[in-house]
Amino acid sequence: MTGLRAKQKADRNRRILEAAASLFREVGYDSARIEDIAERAEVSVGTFYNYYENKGDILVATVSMEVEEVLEAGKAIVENPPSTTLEALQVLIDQYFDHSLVYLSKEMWRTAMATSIQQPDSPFSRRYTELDGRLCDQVSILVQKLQLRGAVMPGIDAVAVGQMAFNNLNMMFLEFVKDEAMALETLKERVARQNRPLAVLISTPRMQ
Amino acid sequence: MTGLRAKQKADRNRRILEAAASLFREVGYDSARIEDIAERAEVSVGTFYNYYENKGDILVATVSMEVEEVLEAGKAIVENPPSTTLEALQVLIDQYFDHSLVYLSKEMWRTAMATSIQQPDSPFSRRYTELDGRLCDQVSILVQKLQLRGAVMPGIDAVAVGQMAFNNLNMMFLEFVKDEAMALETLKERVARQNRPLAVLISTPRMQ
DNA sequence: CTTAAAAAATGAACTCATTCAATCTTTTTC
DNA sequence: GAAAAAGATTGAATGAGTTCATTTTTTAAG
Repeated sequence: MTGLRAKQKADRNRRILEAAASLFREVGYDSARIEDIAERAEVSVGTFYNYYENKGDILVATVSMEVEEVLEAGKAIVENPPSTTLEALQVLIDQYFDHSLVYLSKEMWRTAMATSIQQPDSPFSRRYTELDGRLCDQVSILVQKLQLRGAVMPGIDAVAVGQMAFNNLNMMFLEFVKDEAMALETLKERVARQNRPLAVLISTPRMQ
Repeated sequence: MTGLRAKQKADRNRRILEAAASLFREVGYDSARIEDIAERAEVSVGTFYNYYENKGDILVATVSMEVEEVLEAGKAIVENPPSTTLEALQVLIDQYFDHSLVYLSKEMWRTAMATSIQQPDSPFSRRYTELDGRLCDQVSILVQKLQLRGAVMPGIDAVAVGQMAFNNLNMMFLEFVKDEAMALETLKERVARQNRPLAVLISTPRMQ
């Protein structure tokens, strides 16, 4: 009842997560050994595995924290978006992209995405997938908002359009992290080009 | 000059690829050990690594063969597509999806996709990425063809539209293989819904 | 306070993927 | 056709992730 056990658990969990995140940042994912993470967190290797199913899992956990921040920042844009469809979409998406490399390297993104695909049933992969779904919803909600405002034509399936725009940007982001040489600006330009036809076509003519 | 060495090399390569593909199908990717693959192919473990960089690599190789078949089948559709935009897109995409699970399980797709993300510089990952690009091009070419025929409005950026449609279907396929419970029909229906707004909007009014 | 039961932590042992120095085979040279 | 060079094969050794029987710590019961 005292909760000593619960407190220790939360504390260990925090230490492990912080140890892993810092090590990943310092030496990269591959070179960070479980033994090292455990040592820095002051727990045993076995204990690490009581908290995380495997090495990929803890990376997905750190990436998930990052995605949550992006979601939060996106809220502000969706609440008060620019008036034209193209600009609104672009501002939201560019914000996603800008956030992406602040704390995480391309290598970390690659490993996290690969892990969440390979083990879709581990708890943190589920969480990552869920966050992806919330990002997708955010884009759909933006389109719906623009529709209510009259910037997007009535009768358009805003959810379908939002999903397509999100899936496109997500796939482009995947290509971006796969290509170590690609610049953030290139990614943004390409996605902007892809969004233009859709944005123009769904917009009410006079606001185009 | 005799080419004995080249012949032996090709033969060993074929044996390794067949051994791996059959083992993956029989026991799944994770349970198929390199040692087992090597034994079935009648080579040593070391030789396996002379032909493939790592375990993921050979899976991506088997998947690549599959994608090439899909590409080939897609050609026929692009050469002589249905007349309406929506139908043409849907026929091509459904064909991609129908082919996908003939030889490969969802687990194999997951691992292949994860590997191609995690090690984008290995030769077979490059090849997988390149095939993905060709699939993307195929969709774009279909849209261009429809535009030439007059089914798609002139002035539309056909390449951008094709890329967006492809990235969307690719991401949806990824969600599909991540969810062991999702049926192929569900995938098709969802993508069809997503494609509708885009297809309708880019179509010339009277052909809609 | 003592004891029993439950929960967690531990690290040595285990499993594989991967490497590499030694060996063998094929090709080229003279 | 013998010898040297080049190209491939081999499998034992390596190393990192993961497991699990044992031990320790915490909680609950009497």
